Amino acid sequence: MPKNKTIRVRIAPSPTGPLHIGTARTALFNWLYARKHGGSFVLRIEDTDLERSDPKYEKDIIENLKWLGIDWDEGIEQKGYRQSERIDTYTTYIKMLLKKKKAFYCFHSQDELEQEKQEQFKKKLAPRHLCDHSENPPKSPAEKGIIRFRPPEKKIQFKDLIRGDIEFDTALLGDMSIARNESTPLYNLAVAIDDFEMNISHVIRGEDHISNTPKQILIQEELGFPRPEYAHLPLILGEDRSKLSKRHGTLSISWYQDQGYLPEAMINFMALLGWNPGDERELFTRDELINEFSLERVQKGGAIFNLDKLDWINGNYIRNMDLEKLTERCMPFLKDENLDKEYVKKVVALEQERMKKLSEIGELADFFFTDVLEYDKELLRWKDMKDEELSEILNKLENVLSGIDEKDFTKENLQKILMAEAEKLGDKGRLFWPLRVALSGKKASPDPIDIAVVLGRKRVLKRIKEARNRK
RNA sequence: GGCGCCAUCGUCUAGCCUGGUCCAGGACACAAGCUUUUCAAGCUUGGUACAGGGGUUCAAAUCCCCUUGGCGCCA
Repeated sequence: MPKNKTIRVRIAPSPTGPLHIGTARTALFNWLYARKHGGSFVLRIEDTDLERSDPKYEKDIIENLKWLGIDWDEGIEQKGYRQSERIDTYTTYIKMLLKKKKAFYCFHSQDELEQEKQEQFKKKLAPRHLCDHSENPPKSPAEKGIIRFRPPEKKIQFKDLIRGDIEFDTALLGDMSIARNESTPLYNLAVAIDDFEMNISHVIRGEDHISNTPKQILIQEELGFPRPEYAHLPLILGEDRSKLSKRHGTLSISWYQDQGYLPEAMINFMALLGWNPGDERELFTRDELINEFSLERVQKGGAIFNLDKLDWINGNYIRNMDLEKLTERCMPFLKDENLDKEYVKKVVALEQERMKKLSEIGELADFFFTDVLEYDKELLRWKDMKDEELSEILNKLENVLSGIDEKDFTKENLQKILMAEAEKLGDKGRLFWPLRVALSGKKASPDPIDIAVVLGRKRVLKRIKEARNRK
């Protein structure tokens, strides 16, 4: 770790879509790195693409980053962290390059460029534009020009903190486009300028940027900027092993939030996508992650993210969560807003170990919140139980339970009394199964006694009666 | 097409740098069993992987080369 150097990392999402899981993972790794080394994490917004950028997406990005608990030390709260607010800076550099004849206008049309490319394709050459307008601009250009930069021919080497040495031949790049006009830089130029101006020490980003790195280095060298350290993270892949993109559907962080995944589970899961501590632990608190994280232990190969594992991690977090907190977080997932929190808490306690996501509480525990149960009467039957026996059992349940006072309707009491009855029947399911179904209307539920206690004497008796009437 | 990156169970991965302890370990998922009034949880058990081919070496998942494949970048 460079001791004398202040560590400053950044992410620069573009607000052309909601916060994407890949971007969030990159943000996480940057954040972990900064937090671990006492550095700063900078949030910059890459909104030069005015047509596709939308403030609503910027909002989504900010909110979801906050939801995940990834906080930044510098960012858009201050001026100058949106590219759109930095036009003057870019203009200065672009004009300077133009003036020094390091950059020039190219007036070739899209068609001409395409044609050049096709020919190179045929000849199996590297696709690159070699512009002759550098020295001889046309008298009256047909189209508006684009600003290009001709790199010196050399080999660019850089050390990737994850992959080791990487080398590129700049001759293969051609005359690279760096700006649309004097005030609109293209990606590679903007990044080089911003990273310099913001004093970024470590650029930690997705693997898809490896090929952009030499271009940025070239620009840095031209402009006399120091070179930051680079680390390229493996990509998060879709089921088909291709790069995750909008078309892969469920990848915005807000989707996970809506599904009832916990931010701590998301953090844990994303950290494990491309990183591991080297031993067999899988569950980490935020602080553990910060302590343990290191770029040396980041994988090189891309990772397909699979929901099953996330579900498992999320289930773990739910099970280990404080009941009070869990209840709090479940509330938004219950349709009814005027629920008694104490009551919900009791329900959540029963469903806690069954939930994989918060959103499941509604479906799992719906019978606690309605008086109308819908189930097939056949469901009441335990194994090959006859009709007569079933009515007998339901009658017995009604008799026994109605004989218990409201104040004695406790778990201990019910347990004692119902167990005794059940044991008389030999197979306890003969008593408990019909009771479960009568109370929950489901074949899978928490212990019927627990349900009974939460429901209370009155509702329990009502439900048993209803069950009896179904016959 | 050029260039670049990558390659261990279905998936996430340990091991690779510093060859032997690896006929490859863990986790998820799956299957079976235990527990049991259902489900879940928990516990136990099981199956499945070093892409292929050449080297180097007494010895290679580990080092080198090639091939193949995947992915990415390039308008």
